[in-house]
Amino acid sequence: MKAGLQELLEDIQRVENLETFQSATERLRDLLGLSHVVYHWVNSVGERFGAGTYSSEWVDRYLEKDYLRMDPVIFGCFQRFTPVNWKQLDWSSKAAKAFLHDALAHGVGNQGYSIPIRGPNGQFALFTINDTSSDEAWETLIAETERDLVIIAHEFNKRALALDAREESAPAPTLSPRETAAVTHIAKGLSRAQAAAEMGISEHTLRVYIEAARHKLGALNTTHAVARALSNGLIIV
Amino acid sequence: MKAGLQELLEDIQRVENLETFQSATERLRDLLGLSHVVYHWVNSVGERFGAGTYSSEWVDRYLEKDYLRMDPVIFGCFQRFTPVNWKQLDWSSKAAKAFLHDALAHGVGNQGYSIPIRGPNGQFALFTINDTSSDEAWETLIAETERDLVIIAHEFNKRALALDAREESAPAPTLSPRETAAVTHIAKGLSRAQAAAEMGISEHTLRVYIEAARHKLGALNTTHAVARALSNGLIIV
DNA sequence: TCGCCCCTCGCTATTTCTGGGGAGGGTGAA
DNA sequence: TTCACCCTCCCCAGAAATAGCGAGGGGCGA
Repeated sequence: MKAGLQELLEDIQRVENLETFQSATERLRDLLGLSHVVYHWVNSVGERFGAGTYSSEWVDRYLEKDYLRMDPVIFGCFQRFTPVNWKQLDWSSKAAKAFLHDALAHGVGNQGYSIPIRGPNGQFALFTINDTSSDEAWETLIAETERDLVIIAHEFNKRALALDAREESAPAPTLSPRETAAVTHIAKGLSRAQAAAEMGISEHTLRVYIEAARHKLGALNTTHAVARALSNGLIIV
Repeated sequence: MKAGLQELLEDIQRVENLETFQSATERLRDLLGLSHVVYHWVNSVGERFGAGTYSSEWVDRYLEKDYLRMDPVIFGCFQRFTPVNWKQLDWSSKAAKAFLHDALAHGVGNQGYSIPIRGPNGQFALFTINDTSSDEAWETLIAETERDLVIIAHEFNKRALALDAREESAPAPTLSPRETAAVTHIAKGLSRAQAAAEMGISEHTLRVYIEAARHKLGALNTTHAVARALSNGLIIV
């Protein structure tokens, strides 16, 4: 592992806000000798955050032009699990070519490598490094640092999730065993009567469980309760 | 990185089926000198697979007793992103204690470390190492191999996803934008009427979307459709 | 052009769920 | 022991979802 990296990884776990996140990306960029390092994520509530070394002009332009919807990096990474070299992506569409041209004009390097990461509840993040170099030099660099990058990306995401969790401050309700079973059966598509039969209890009793679960979860109706239970990992279908 | 590990990682990418997956876990177990190594995953269609070194008696018993629903390891990992030491988990419930007792009686070691991994479309996997040892020895081992384990887990998952993608005759249902929006609103607890109002369409139209989504997802009712859409990562509440 | 899928709207009858209200006994922790 | 929570069962009326039928216009790729 590269010198100084270990220390940076530990500092990442002490990050408290977007500004310090940003300075971590800057340190990493300098450490690896790259043009850019960017960490960008969408939390479970759908809010987007970004910390990185792109110029503010480029970030503004990206948002203004809604490039998020045509960026092949986003597109490609959302569908896969493994890290991706930008050269592997599909840049054939007209929109993609225009986007690339604009990106290069705003200081983005021609080479990139992005690592998609997924957390609970649909959390999604992208860790990207970017530079200007030849294909050969880039591939050598990637081969050398690939594994470190995966570790770094994970450290970033771990911290981002921790910060998210702290803000949400949801007390995370727990369901009783019978409530869990009842909600699970309903989530599997059984009707109340079927679920009750499955559990060997009366439909009335089953209803009490579902109602109790609904109240605990703060759900508006049964379907909502199932959705929340699933999102919170309280049940597994 | 431990000697022989590099070679094993490369071999993982040549795995072709469950049997060779299994032998990879056995090699890893021997390499690290552990009691067990298990890789278990749920693909985007909800099918479960497992490859590991647990005795077949234990695997059978696990399935028979439906331990999946009370296993604190599954529960804990489903709710988090970062690797977890089994000792950190909540073993206080009665069911958890009974499960632990049974597990120990079937050759499962007292120490465990599990890495949750999430892929596209709600894919979820768990990479676990297990051994019998003291808390101190275990923590030392984890500290030493933590990063290698993350890499290994990723290599396993990369291959599992590749194999899934190849086999998957199930065309992985996709929802149209309006269907997605409709299902999302229902998942948030809105009634049909409210969801329709939110989308600015008639309730009848909304119903058509929900029905279409239900059929695509092979769901028995609306709640089931919501559960499947969530599990497959098609919607985010 | 044809076919497929998407988007939009309508009707009816039946089944199911929802939201209140009760009651009693069991268990585990403070 | 008390208190809180869990498990079980019951009634009812109104609201909502379901299953089935129908219609038409638009877009996109073969």
